[in-house]
Amino acid sequence: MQDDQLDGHDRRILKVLQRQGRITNQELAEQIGLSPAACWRRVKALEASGVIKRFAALVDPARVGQPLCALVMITLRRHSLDSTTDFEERVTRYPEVLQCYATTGNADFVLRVVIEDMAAYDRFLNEKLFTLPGISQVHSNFVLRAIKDETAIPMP
Amino acid sequence: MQDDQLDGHDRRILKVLQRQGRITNQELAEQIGLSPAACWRRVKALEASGVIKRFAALVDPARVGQPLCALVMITLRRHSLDSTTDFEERVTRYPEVLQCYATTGNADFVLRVVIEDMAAYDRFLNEKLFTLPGISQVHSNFVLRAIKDETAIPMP
DNA sequence: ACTGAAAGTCGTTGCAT
DNA sequence: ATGCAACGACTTTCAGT
Repeated sequence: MQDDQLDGHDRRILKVLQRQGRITNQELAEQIGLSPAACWRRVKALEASGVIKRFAALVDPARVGQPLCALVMITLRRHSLDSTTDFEERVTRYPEVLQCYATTGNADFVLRVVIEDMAAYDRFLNEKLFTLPGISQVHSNFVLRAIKDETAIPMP
Repeated sequence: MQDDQLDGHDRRILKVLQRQGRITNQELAEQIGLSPAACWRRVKALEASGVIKRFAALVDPARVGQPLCALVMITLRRHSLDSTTDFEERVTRYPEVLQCYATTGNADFVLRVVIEDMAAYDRFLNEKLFTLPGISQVHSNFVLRAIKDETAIPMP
């Protein structure tokens, strides 16, 4: 749904805001070469149209007691619409599941789970993931190290 | 490196700021039941200590012309320290690679790539990924749909 | 759609507790 | 580590181009 055209000003605004979400409107306006009022209206329009989904503080997981991260490949038993939507609804509610993608390839879904330690991951599997309907295979790959962890979409 | 203790106030601040990164300090202070000055000092301390890595605008990839997403599983040929660090340094510089993790399991690295279309992905593989030293296997799994895409770390 | 200025709100600091 | 108070800076709106 790429209805609205973004011009160079919008793209530069997004480029800056993706890295400095709390920059003042004045400073942003200066950097992109627009008056504060014009810049402010563009930012509001980008928010209202959903190009900017929201603003967020990015937190270091290890520093808040969640140093363990796993990529979980999941295959469903039969691909009925019911079990799939049920799976998706429940997975969405688990706060330790930060990302969940339906993918091509061997797995039906790939999850990124951020959690306290192995004991907590064991509980996550037994009490949450394994209770989901229609699960066939679960492969847990643990993250040894994050080489890169970025949220900024590249701007053309 | 979890040196500093976070109390309930800090955790509540982080909980709110992860969802509303641009909330005013006054409103935040109200929500967590602290004076604006005390709240402000805590936020600054969380930023300075690195618990908050940064603030960011979260942008919808499809709305800025990058609707394609792939999870790429990569195996290196020999696991010499040289080729590994070289691989990591170069992958970090590619803006279309948003995430790169070293993992346990079959793959050595898992990448999340956000890109314009298949032609651009083809170029990414040939001009960037395949030119990296020591690559043995590359498995591209395309994201059919994002069921969940969250940045907020769960707060205990 | 932009600029410039006006009015209102907020961030930020210093001081006292 | 907290609250209060004051100043300066910023956001936000509106009239005019």
